[in-house]
Amino acid sequence: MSQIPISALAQIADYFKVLSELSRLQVLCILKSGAKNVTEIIEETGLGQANVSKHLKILTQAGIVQRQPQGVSVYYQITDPMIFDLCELVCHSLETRWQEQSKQLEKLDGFRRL
Amino acid sequence: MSQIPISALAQIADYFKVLSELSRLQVLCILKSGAKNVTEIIEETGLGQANVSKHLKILTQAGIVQRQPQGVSVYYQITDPMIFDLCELVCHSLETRWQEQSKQLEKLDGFRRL
DNA sequence: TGGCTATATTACTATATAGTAGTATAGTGT
DNA sequence: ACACTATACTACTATATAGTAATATAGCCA
Repeated sequence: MSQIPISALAQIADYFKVLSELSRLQVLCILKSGAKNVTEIIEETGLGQANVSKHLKILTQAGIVQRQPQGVSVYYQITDPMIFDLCELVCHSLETRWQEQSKQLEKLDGFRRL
Repeated sequence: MSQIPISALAQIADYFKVLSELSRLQVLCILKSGAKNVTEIIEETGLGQANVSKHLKILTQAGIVQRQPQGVSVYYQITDPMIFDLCELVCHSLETRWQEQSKQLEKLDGFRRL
């Protein structure tokens, strides 16, 4: 059926799953400007400590961020900036769709005013 | 904090969520070669009918595929081929990571044999 | 050692959703 | 209208996971 083996597809799905949660995308956005420690991430996102820690673990296991203990605190940084390309592609697609939908609405509105 | 508004980020997360299920990626792969009706999709994926129908609805609502009734059957086709770019980016990233991991394993193996 | 701070883990609850069986709906030919 | 087929929907179960409170761990300093 498909050329791509099901196992590869499953890995791709898992990768998308990691990126499919708002909290994790927030964390990634914050890390975009450089490495941050957990406390900083907590402050900037407003998320709970345990929750941030859990998301960071998931992002680390996915190879998207990297963990760097530094004294008593732990810094995290992006290892795979490709994710921002992904986000931009999606963003662009969403914008396009949004524009088309508003065009459709205008058409409907035109009919209504006949 | 982040330049990107939280609502935009949430929409991006939702988009990734649609792509984060193996069954839906399977359906998309099958549609890559052209429009297919539901029966064909069921046969090629081996998924249940109700399940396929549900996934197609989700993909349609996300604007990733398009619904085209044709007589008694309904054809679906990709509207947003960008998803395959997304998959390729992820695939490439996974391959890179895989290679690095096997390098690490070799190193470990080297130590073991000292 | 003891106390302090930063991070991680555990146990739990609440919610979301994949899959499925059964049912409903819509087109098509008789 | 009736039977038949293709697709969609509903109700349900089972599973996964986001968030949280409490606890554990690890580094640092007095």
